[in-house]
Amino acid sequence: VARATAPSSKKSIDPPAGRRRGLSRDMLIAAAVKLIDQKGAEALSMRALAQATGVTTMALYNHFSSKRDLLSAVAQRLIEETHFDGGHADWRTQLRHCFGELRGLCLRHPGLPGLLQQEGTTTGAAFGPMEVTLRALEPVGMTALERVRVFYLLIGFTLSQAAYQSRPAVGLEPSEQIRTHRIAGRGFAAVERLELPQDWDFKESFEFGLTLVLDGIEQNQRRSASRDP
Amino acid sequence: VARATAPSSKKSIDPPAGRRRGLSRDMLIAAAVKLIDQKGAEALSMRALAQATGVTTMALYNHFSSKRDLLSAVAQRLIEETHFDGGHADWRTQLRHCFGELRGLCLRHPGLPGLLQQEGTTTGAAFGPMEVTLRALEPVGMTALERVRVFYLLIGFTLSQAAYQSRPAVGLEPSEQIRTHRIAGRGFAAVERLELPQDWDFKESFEFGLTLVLDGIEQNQRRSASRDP
DNA sequence: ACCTGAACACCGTTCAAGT
DNA sequence: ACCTGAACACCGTTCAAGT
Repeated sequence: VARATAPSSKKSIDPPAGRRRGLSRDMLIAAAVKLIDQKGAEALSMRALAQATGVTTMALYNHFSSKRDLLSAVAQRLIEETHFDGGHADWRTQLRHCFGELRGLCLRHPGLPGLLQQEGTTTGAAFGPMEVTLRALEPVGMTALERVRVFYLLIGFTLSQAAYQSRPAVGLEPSEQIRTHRIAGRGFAAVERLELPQDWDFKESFEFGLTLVLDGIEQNQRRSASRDP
Repeated sequence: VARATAPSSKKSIDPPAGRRRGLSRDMLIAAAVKLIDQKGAEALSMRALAQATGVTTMALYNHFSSKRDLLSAVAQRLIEETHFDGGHADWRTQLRHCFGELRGLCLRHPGLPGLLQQEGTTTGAAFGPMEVTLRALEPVGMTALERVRVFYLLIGFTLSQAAYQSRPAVGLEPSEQIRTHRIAGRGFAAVERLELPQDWDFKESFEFGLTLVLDGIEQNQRRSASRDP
């Protein structure tokens, strides 16, 4: 099965050749992003993208092997455009920056969390934030495996928070959701007792969760430092 | 828009009436769960469910107002069947039990994380684990809002880990995913340097992340205790 | 109150044919 | 190498009609 990535130049002669090599793929990805941002991820069909770019549906299959391939390229593109490395010396600040950037990207492109969660795209597309995380945690005294695990924890958390905030169809923020559903609730005393603010502060929720995780990492660091001094 | 929840008995006379009130809905949910477990969530269509239950597609719409309504009922059902309260006095043990149960449920029903992530279902369906979390954290010295935030952190983490483990279409575990994709990677030195184990230990990854979060909560507790003694 | 049949407006993808 | 047109095998949902 031919993975339609960069069109592999078989002839080594005449590489630039004057032709707009790959330009079409770039254009299509850009058009797909635009469509997703404007009308939501579920509005992106092969037919809709074809129409938006003035071409037949089947023409798209010369540039992407499947819709899944297209979506994964879209996710990859969005993440590649973002600078996750804030250059901060302190690992806490660096991680806050990295996943704050990811969160911002998700809010600017509300379809992105769903894309990354659904497709197995996450790993392949998310090397940017992964690299930053692994490097930031080097002085912390974790094994490489543990640092990868921290990465998966942070990206899972960030994506789920962002998805929750920008789910267009539902439109109910947590406070409202809980209030709406708990009426019928039976035996959920603590849930029913909850007094929630009028508006849900998504940013503060995110920062709070991030702080807990970073504190957990610091705790881990202290433990391993006291084990081997 | 009529939400097709429990068929609201308009006549207060003759409530039991001998008829199998709601049995059909229960049967359909059970059949949907079976279909999802056997063939994956994407194989569940209204037509397929109708065929599996020996009825016309349109008959389903007498019991569910839409496919979304059906899926949300499925998620709710699965979560209702689970006992998240382990009855542990120690809040750490209690939370470990609660989200360990949720993780187990997701592994037994691989379609569940996707269901909960996609639909805005999470809140409505997940009052069980929410209740346990809120109660477990009562002695920890957090505000109610903070405890809700911890809940969203933990459920987001748990679902994303479980989803990653049981994504059927992809089939590549993290070690393999990273190895596969990083070849083409440019400038991801730390990622390329990674030496990963042959098999990914999902359970240990989950436990590690959970520990970090619980440590973070404890840290938060210590801080608030030192603020007001 | 519940079920059916036909129809509408969509999907992703294959395949043979064009240039 | 790239694009087209027709077709296949699906979707969720509406609507009028049956009992």
